Amino acid sequence: MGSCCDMRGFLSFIVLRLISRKSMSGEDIREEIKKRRGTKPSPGTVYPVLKTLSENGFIKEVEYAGKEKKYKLTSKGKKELAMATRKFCMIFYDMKEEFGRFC
Amino acid sequence: MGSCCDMRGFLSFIVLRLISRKSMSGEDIREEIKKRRGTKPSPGTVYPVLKTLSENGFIKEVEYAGKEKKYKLTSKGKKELAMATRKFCMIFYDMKEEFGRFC
DNA sequence: TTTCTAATATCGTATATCCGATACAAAAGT
DNA sequence: ACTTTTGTATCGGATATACGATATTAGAAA
Repeated sequence: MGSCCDMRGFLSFIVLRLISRKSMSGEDIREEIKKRRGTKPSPGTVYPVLKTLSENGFIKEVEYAGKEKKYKLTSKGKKELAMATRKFCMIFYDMKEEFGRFC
Repeated sequence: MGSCCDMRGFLSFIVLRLISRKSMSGEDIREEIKKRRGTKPSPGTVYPVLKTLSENGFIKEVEYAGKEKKYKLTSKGKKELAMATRKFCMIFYDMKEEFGRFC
């Protein structure tokens, strides 16, 4: 996934953020993104990201007993997220005020 | 540029934001992004974006007399930026607190 | 005027989203 | 058992960043 948060790696960033708060499945993630941006990302968008994130060791499956695979962050993933968050804030530091106007 | 702010259209968003505050050239933009994320985007990244944005009628050249082409937002561009900002805030609304920690 | 430099522009290539379509697997309902 | 639903997964194709390399152009400097 390159360096995450270069300029196009925001879906990975969002997924990492979501999973950091609560173990989530692909479907959970699709639903949450739908809430935020209005449209539900297609399976072909989300699952490949999950796969890549998993291959990179940033997330892993939670022990489960159903058809839903829940993922959680690994410690490597936590570090990655912290780094990506820092970068994100540096790039968008001046969005702080906008949030007041729009949210 | 699709719908701007789908998930990958953030460079366009950033460029639109920068230009909205002050007329800027490609070089100005490259410098500003360098300040924010550390590395200076290559010409091959920035100029095609400027071209696309211009073709879409979101930005236009300022009358000038130098080799630097300064751009400013059109009214269409202002509308686009407002819309994109709203979407951005909806997707990243929970980043508000993070900014306190990192900036 | 010629040379140098800085800014613009294009090219080829790579990767990360994106989508819709399709396939598959497992739980749930009948 | 069979069907339906739901979540997972992959595929082919598209587009927006990304880069380094190269080309062009227009001031600036010599």
